Amino acid sequence: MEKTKQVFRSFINDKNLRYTHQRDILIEELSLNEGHFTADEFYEIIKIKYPEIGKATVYRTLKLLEEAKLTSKIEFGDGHIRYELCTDKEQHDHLICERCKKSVEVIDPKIESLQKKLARSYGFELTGHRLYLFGICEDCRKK
Amino acid sequence: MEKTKQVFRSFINDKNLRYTHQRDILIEELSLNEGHFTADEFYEIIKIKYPEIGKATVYRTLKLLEEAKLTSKIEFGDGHIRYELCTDKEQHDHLICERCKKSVEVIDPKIESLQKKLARSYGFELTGHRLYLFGICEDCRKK
DNA sequence: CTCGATGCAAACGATTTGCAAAATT
DNA sequence: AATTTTGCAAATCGTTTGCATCGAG
Repeated sequence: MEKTKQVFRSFINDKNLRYTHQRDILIEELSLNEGHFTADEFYEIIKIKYPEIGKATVYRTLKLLEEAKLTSKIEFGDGHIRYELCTDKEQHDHLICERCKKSVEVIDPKIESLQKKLARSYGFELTGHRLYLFGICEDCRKK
Repeated sequence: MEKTKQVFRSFINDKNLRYTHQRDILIEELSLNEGHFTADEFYEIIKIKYPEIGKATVYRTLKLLEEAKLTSKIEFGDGHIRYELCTDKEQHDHLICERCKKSVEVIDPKIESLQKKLARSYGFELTGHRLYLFGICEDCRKK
């Protein structure tokens, strides 16, 4: 968490921007609220604790964080971009229950290497991927 | 193409809805214009040939087609839902060039079966998936 | 002191809705 | 004839922008 903040600070410095009070609060809150939010959802959360922070600042800061590669985008199929903090853990995929919407982060190195191979066979140099697995979780199947 | 139309007709009948002139035109045009459109892009295409068809009708029809499972959604990372006609070909994934945005449809049965296995190991019964591979294509790398 | 950042409100683009008129069954 | 669907315009949602003011460096 602290590391994330430091990376953001250096990014801000490198670009000769300013490390403001609001930026500090927002990255702090993002670390606290692990999960996947749309910009608007995040603003709603922030508003409760810090009503003085404006919507535009939240949007602008999320954009900055994305530039700094501190967040990554996810899309769950409803046409809204969600953000998630990049921690130093490996890049993961998402397994989403279609009934209760709960999501699990998964990693499968075998799938990863097959993807790379597949892309190469089409002449592409792979730079990233996004995999969403949709299913029904155990709990929901029992009901 | 004709098959798609028939499936849509039955869907409409089953729900006691009406097979209108506009619905016929729209599914026809969707078959002609293979590719991936947002609702708005599709409306812009339609407008040229059929300026009398309203935007709302295009949106409503695309929603109907999705319910009928005749189209599937794709998300390329810009927060816009795109639609593509489901033909009877196998479900495929998308390989997208990050520079020129060209996209190739790919299938890898080995990846598919690994996905099913992975989901099961988390107690999920897999119902679908969406895989986007991002990379740089051969042409763009040469430049 | 300088310039970037902020908060607000207005603007924006994409999508949805309400409604009276038109079309399908 | 009954009821769904249509086209239009207005409304709405999420996001962006313009601008005067504020605050970091």
